[in-house]
Amino acid sequence: MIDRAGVHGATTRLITAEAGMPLASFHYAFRSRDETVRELVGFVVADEQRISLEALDPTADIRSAVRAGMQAYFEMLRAHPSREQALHELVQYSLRIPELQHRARAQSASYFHTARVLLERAAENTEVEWSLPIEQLARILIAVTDWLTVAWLADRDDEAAHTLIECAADTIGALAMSRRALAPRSS
Amino acid sequence: MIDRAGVHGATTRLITAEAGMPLASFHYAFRSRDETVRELVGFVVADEQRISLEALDPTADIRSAVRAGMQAYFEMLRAHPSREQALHELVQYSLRIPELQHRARAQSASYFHTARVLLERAAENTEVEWSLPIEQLARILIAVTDWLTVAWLADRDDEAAHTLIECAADTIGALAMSRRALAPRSS
DNA sequence: GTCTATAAAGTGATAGAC
DNA sequence: GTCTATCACTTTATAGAC
Repeated sequence: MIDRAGVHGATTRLITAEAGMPLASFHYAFRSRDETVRELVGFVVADEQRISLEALDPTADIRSAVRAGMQAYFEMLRAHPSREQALHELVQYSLRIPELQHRARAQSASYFHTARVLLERAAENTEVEWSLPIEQLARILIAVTDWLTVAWLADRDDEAAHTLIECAADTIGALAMSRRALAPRSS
Repeated sequence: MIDRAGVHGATTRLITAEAGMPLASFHYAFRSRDETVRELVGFVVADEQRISLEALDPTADIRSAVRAGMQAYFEMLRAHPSREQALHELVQYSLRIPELQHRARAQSASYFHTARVLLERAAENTEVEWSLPIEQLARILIAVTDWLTVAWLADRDDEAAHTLIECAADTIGALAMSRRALAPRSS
């Protein structure tokens, strides 16, 4: 709904019309439009976190793991572009509403957590260590993924998106060092 | 104006009231609100490009150049946070209006051009070559800068922002190779 | 519980006096 | 040219019949 009409285009009339309900049903089911949008922000942000974590693929080397994680995300983006666009709008909407600003922060923190977990698991499974603090790499990964979204929503250029994914995988992969060289496994 | 009230909060009444004008003056000066917002998108995006290019500091090594460029941008962001927030809103607004989508693409292209020029000039002045295509590095730089904006607007965490800048400078600096080692200057 | 009808408030835009 | 007053429309929300 919001994904098609946008946050400001999702009027009570449009919502109820689309649901085949009379207008008054909205205010029977919900207290007010504003409050409903506020609650929706929290719900969508929480759901986004769940989806991101399920996309983890910690089976291959670092470069492949990063690429696989980003490609899984990108496939989701291509499948539901308006959903991601709506999420960005909701986050931006939150920044304008003081009592919702913590939602926007939670969204950032959620991305950070996801990126960190992906990098940690990938490093565990492939016996490497990072040459920079993992928090820094997680921030880069988040940044690239977010920009991937923004840029692709603007130009819908699949090739540029894949190039960006390869580039991010290269860059992050280049910062992983084999752990064996540093501290061989006991046994 | 839009920076304080947002794209949808900038009503003709608010605009004219803030300017101390009667409501009708708006429609004497401008054809319509919609058209004015459309023109504003183009103006702000163009201005953003100008500011970004002026922030270039191609005097030091790659790492310092990237850091200086990003820090200059970050100072601008701290000085005019609502301006950047408004720009993001305008771009997002453009994505919803079919005849404005080229503005959003132009915005992406503008960032790309700026990042590319910064990296090219930095490489020229410091006698290095890139171990990855410069276009890829430019995309990473854009992504990190955009995320710097989004994240800082959400949490206003200066320290995290500086950490991200250092990280980006490290990462990109690590991908620059001295040109002397490859092809010593003639003479 | 469900819907029609309407209120109350806000919007962009204009007519028309000065 | 400038401004007051108002139109035409849209929005959220509710009163009140069924």
